[in-house]
Amino acid sequence: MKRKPSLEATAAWIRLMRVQTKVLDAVEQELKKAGFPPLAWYDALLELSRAPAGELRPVELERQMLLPQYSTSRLIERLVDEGLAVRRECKIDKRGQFVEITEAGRELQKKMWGAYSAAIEKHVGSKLSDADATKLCGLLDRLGCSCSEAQSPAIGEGASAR
Amino acid sequence: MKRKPSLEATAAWIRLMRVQTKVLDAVEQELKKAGFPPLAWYDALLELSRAPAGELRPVELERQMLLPQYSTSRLIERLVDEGLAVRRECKIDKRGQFVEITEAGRELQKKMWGAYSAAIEKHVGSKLSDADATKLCGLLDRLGCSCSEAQSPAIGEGASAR
DNA sequence: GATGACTAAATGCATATGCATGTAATAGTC
DNA sequence: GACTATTACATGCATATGCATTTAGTCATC
Repeated sequence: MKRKPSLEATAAWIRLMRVQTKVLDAVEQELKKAGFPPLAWYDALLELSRAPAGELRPVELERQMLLPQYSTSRLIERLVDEGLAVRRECKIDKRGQFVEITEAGRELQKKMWGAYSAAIEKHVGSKLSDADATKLCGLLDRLGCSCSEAQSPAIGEGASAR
Repeated sequence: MKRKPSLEATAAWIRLMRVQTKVLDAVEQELKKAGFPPLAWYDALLELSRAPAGELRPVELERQMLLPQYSTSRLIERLVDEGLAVRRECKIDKRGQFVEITEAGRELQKKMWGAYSAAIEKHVGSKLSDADATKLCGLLDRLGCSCSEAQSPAIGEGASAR
């Protein structure tokens, strides 16, 4: 009788948890040391900056970032408090609003990308050939039902979720 | 001029973050729905149950679990509050202590493994052949500088970190 | 155009986390 | 054996998170 989660599957699970934690912590630490806010802010700013008029409904941001509703609400609150985004009235739907990235927000996003990309290179890029990175993507996608969304950042910026 | 973190590396980074979050959330949710405490409790109980006399110094547990010191301290506090572990005096080093798993702790760990292993199978095992799981392990280990520690759980129980 | 079901966003409250520091014991040094 | 540095663990306090609920607006149906 076969073991149910095979030893191989269990080992993969453990690695996935441990390695992600380790790499994420390392990257977050580098951003923090460089005096930047958490990665989640970057992700939100990136999503906003990519959006049509630099603005998005909170509910859309929520879906993009895979965050709970209240979490998105508070993230936006912080961005607005820091002048990185502004709330705009939503005429189509009075329940809602638009959140628009400010110039300061765009600048911060670009500056963060410098530190962020260096961290990705250090902790991922430098440890894997492009071919292996692609293999890893393929295997991970099988687990995640694809985090697809037609990824093709023109100038190249990453996202992260969480 | 080559892009620094290659698109492949960036894509791998994104997948790693997203897929891990998704899978971990799914597994944690299943444990919670089954009325069990968080995964971190399982990990701690497993480490304790595997240790020589079912006991470990907090500082050892901390290293095993890759958790910050204060986090370990509070985790132990909760386990003790729930009667899953007890604190024992450490005669060798009066600053320290030993934490020993109780019978209730061992039972909970075993019961949790039922739900936990099913979740691993559902979210990882069933989506990957053993060969692919092994490939994934190999690639992840390259990023994590191996989460080695001679993993070979006799009866098969997973760990997780975080 | 009133009613009930549903969606968008915010928030009160309990718990968890991170950081810095505190306390106590050990180890090394002169 | 006093003095300093270091290690083990706990904890006060500020901030963050999760959950459930609230408020307000939309939509479908009658």
